[in-house]
Amino acid sequence: MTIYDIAKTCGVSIATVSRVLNGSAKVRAATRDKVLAAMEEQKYTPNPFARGLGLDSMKTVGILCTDISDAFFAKAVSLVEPNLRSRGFDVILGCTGNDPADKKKYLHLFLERHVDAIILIGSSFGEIFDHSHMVPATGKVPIFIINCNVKFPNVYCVVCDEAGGFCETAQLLAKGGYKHILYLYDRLTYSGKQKLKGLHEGLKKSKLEANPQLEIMVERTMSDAKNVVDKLLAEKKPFDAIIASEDILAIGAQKALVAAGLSMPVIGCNNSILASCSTPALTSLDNRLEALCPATVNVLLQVLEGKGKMTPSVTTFEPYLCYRDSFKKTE
Amino acid sequence: MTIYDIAKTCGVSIATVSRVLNGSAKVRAATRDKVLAAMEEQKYTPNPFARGLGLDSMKTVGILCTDISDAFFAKAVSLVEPNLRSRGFDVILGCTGNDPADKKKYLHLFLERHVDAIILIGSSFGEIFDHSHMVPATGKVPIFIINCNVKFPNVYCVVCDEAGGFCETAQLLAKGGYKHILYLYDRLTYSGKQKLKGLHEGLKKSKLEANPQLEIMVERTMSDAKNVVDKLLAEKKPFDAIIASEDILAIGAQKALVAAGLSMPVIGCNNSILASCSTPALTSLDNRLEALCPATVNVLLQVLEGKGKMTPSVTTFEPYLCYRDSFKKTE
DNA sequence: AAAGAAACAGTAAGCCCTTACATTTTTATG
DNA sequence: CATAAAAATGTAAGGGCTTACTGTTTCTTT
Repeated sequence: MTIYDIAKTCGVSIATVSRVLNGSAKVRAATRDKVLAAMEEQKYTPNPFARGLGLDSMKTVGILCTDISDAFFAKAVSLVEPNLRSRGFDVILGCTGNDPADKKKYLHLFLERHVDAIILIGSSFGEIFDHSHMVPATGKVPIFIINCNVKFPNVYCVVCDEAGGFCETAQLLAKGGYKHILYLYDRLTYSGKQKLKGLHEGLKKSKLEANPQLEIMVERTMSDAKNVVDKLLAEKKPFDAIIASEDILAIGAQKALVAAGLSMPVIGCNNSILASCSTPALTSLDNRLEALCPATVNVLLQVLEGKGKMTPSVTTFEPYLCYRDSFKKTE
Repeated sequence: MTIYDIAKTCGVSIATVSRVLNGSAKVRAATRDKVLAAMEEQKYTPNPFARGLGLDSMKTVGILCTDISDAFFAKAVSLVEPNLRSRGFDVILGCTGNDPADKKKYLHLFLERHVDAIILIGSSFGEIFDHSHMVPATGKVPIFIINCNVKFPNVYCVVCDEAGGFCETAQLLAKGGYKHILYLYDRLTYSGKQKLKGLHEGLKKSKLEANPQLEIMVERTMSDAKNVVDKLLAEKKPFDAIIASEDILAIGAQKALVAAGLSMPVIGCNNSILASCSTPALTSLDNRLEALCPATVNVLLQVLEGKGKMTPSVTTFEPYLCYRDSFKKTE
């Protein structure tokens, strides 16, 4: 079942069939209909490999994340995949884990596969660009990063102003009378740095001092966050509110508080499904994946359309605090 | 940068280069090394499209799930993707949503793309096979289903004995003196039916009557589960324990109980990350994705290896109850 | 109705690789 | 060493599609 069969049954040449397949040139309406009908009837579908050979594109985009079982990445992928699919693109997924070498390896695999574009989810992929030798000859394939801001040729970024969000959140807490904010974070990626910067800014604006003893790096697991807070409580370290760079860390902190019979404002970040599941329901800074993801797809389509004529860009969205029980709106 | 370039710099024919590329035939060690070195040096990678054209395979497997933002599917994908990747396969992901027509469409897309195999995650894909006209000419491409049991040519199933798990769980509750078990479930897919069957069996073995009024179908959301339980409580429907077909439903139920100041055993299913996040931490029936997923990949590799010589099979694992605070182990 | 322009359709040359078959080189055997 | 057998390599024919270029219709225009 090839283009030749269709051509034969229609009494036209394969070039004509190819043209109606691609809409690449004018074909008389009557001819086109005849061809289309034949395709329909014979259930013809073009061989993607042959197509790819000719066009050097198979309408595929590669998506990379560190761990799809993490709610943040899963949500992002769930927002991107159907969107791209509806535009006729297939999505190849890669879960790299945290090793930069693996990230590089996956990137190479995607390039070898001649994907049309690559989407990186999460700011940990920013690392790849820190050392340019890590980045393969990426000239041909545009790269789109969700939630990270790097300057690199042919790289397009879509981010959320997390610094601003953390700044405001800190001020909110300060306004509520909380002066000793415990900050739990997992990694100092681009995003991580932004959050910390925002926090400091917020404290400063509220005439509070940042306390390095209350800025603690933990593993991105509930249990580690809980253990750390358990220990702080045991040590009677004084803090009266908690912010975390991730919902899962905030939830761990909550567990520690509950276990200790304590209660204080806890605010997470990412507003993942975990936030609403936890008890008390977690107030969380929403980094607008619902906006970032479609925006990324739009930029991607434009770039692919314009065949790289676009200049690298950064698109920014504003986060918002999604209030739940763990920190109620005051007004 | 093609096979011709390598051939030329090595003074051999493209056939030889191709052979070392594929290990498909004997090549003198010296020649092979020379070719390999040239490839290395010139950073040659074969064009996957041309390769696909010749071999009709691009080492790709398609994975379908209804919603990757759901913890269950996300976990499954996170267990399958790196495994397949390490075997040299790329993974194309499809999130179909619940519409059977969309599932069929995705299946067709995968087939058009000539994937080497297709993995379906979750028993809702069993529906596709209910009406054989839904299933495309699937002769060539083997299909693997995680967590669903259907009999169909060229379909291989890897499942968890959820009926058994629910049976034992019901008996456990009965033994604990709980006689009115509320069962929340989302859909009566294959898996859903197994769970219900197991529940009934467990009740019967415990000399308890199943009560249809306490078997309630809800949406697969926390809020709907909560609302339903809220209403039941308001109506004073008598029940003294809760089992849910999904962690997220169990968590919704817990929320309702907490809100009403009540406490009773709550048991979820899937043992997703949500279970440990919820407060009280949710006891959950673990359906062994950690075992199912690697097993699926193994069967897949065998089938692809044997080029379809394997007969359709069902691989079964036993679930276990992961105890947490919402229902403590009694002994 | 003739001639030139514009629209459409066909021919054939790739795209890069795999592999059956033919040829040459190497090894083994008497 | 000659020669048959085995091993290594080369030749060339696809695999199914796109597209530049050429050839053929059809439509305008006067």
